Amino acid sequence: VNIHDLARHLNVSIGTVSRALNGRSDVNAETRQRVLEAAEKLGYSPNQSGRSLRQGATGIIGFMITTNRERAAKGEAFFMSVFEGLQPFLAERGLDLVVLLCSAAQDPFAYLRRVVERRIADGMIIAETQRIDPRIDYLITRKLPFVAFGRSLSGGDHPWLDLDFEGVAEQSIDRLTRLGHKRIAIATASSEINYGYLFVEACRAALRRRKIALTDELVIREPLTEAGGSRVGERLMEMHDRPTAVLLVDNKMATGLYHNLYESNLVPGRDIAIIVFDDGPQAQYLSPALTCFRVSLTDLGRKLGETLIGAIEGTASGARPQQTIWPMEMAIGKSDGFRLRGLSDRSASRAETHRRLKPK
Amino acid sequence: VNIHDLARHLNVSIGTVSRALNGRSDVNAETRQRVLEAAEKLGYSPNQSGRSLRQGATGIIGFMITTNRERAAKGEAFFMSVFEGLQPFLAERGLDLVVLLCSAAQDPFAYLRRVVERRIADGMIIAETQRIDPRIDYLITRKLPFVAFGRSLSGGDHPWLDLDFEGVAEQSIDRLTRLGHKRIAIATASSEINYGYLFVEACRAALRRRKIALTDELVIREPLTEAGGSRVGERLMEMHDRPTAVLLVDNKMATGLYHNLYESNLVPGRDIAIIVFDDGPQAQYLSPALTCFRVSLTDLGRKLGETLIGAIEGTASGARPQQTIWPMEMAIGKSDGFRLRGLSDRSASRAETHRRLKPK
DNA sequence: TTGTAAGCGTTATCAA
DNA sequence: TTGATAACGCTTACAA
Repeated sequence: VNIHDLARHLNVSIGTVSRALNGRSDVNAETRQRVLEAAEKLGYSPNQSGRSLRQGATGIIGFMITTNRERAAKGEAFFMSVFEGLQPFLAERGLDLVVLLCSAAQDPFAYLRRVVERRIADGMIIAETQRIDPRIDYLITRKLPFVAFGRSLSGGDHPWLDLDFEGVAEQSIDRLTRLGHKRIAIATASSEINYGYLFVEACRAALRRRKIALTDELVIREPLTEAGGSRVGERLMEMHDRPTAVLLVDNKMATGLYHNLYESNLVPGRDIAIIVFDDGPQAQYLSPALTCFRVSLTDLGRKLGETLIGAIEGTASGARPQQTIWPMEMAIGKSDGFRLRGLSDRSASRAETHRRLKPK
Repeated sequence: VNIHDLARHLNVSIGTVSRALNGRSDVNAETRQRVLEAAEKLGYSPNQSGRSLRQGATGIIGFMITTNRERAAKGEAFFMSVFEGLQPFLAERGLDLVVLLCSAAQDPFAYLRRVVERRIADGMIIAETQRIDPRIDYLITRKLPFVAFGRSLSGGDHPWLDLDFEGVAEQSIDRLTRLGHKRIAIATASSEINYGYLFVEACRAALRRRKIALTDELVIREPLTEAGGSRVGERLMEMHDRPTAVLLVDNKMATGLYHNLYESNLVPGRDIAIIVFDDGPQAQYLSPALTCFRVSLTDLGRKLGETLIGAIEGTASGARPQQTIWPMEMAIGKSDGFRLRGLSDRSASRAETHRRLKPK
């Protein structure tokens, strides 16, 4: 049932039907009522393709993420929370959110290009930005409004939103150095995902401010997965002068690291301090609970929406694109809260904690 | 740049351009070459709205999931893995996969109806099927090809794919009863999601075959989250005759349950046997490792695609819809492998663990 | 092998 | 306040 059927059924023209349904003012109140009722009764609903063709816009916002576990920054739980904030925000503005998944086997750039060329979406949000990300330059030249979730060396004056790596690094390093730690390892992504670099650099800067050098040996690159975290544990064990603290860029790593430490009869939060960049559903259920950084992902999703709307409207008005650093709040757990003193104290506390745990 | 621009640039008609680009045979090889090159040079790519309008099909497959954490079927990367198998399969057939997210605040039925009425997708996959799911009846009456991921009481002769709850229940109960367990609790979803019911009923049947009754007390309904798992632990502690084993329908619950048990000085796999229905990224990193059921989610995703293609083609040919039970394979960990012996042994061990109950 | 033109379902312009 | 009609960009039947 299309608009012609409905118009014929009502003995009015398709123009009137269209106007009535789109809430235009120049239509008789009674006529509108009749149209609305008939549309409901016949189950009429405008065809999106016809509408998009005529209006030159689809009303769709695409959110591109990759399903690649190895490289993927976040699991679906993370994005679900972001969408939970983003989707209602867009819906209020008559925009539909669709998630566009690029599988591991595909080239993300080719995937995006296809989406853009077919004009499937009026705006895009891209996640998992790479250090050099051709998608950004492409979107700029194509003049398609977009927001990059994550900074990048590509582009420049485009809209983006990113987490506060500098703030997190500063707070983490501050806390650890106050507790006496000097030898601090950083576990980051093995892929080219940009925030892996950002976080390491932010930590390096925070350490330098305290006259501590971050040597290459202390930067551990592994996949952001449980398995990667386990490898981090192995690599810590291999070091001749084992770090007393480690910062993880992803919470999933913590699960693997904890496992590996317990296997080696080390207790997180006693024998080695652990702070994690991001929160995760299991963070508070690990023993000891993780010290990590919290963020309201639904608020963040909403902000992504606001930034995109700004980009869409700004394309006309020429306003400056929004570039936002999203703050994160430290949630103190038990994975890092011990003070390094002398070696004697440390081995004593180690002996004590060995009583419990690890049935295996 | 549209097809007219390209045709004018080449001094051919738009019909010829269209034919050349769509690989029709009735076009001169040399002309085709020129068209292809010019399209590349001018960056022409057909507009999807125009194409969809003309062809009456969008080439889009929608996968509807809800962002509701409470009900959300799976953890971290469950759907991502499914998409990883599904997306390339559809891409081979020229179909694009888009994920349609229904937020917790929206009515899933209204959301789906909007998508269907606007003819955004040529086919749908719906997840998180409810016991009574109006979406299924709606899709049937609308004659839109679809696959339900999860059985339902609604519909009937429609295509679906579901996990093998009966097989998992049978294997789990078989294993636990062989180890001497008789008092076995089942922790399932607190929501109306269908598989919560299916799993409980399958367990009930498996127990009945062994002359064991599943009383209401032993069926624990909690959210399928870490927090829900923790609540399961609390409720187990409250029981006067505590079960010696528990089956969890979701792996995220295990994290919370482990946490809670350790808080109560109980050790999973020693004081209480735990088997989990599904696998999760952290399953093998919990201590002790979870006994759970594995499944290739990418293969499952591919099968969803095959079922949908069957539905799309079958609409014409009238073939019977595919209904598949997807087998799962037990991965034996250390969370369940202890043998209950005599009552004396059992009460001895119980007395030992009863020393400290429920701190909090 | 190519060009012409109809029509997919809308919305928007303009005249009535 | 309404109706007629012209696009929007594409594919395809039919004519050349």
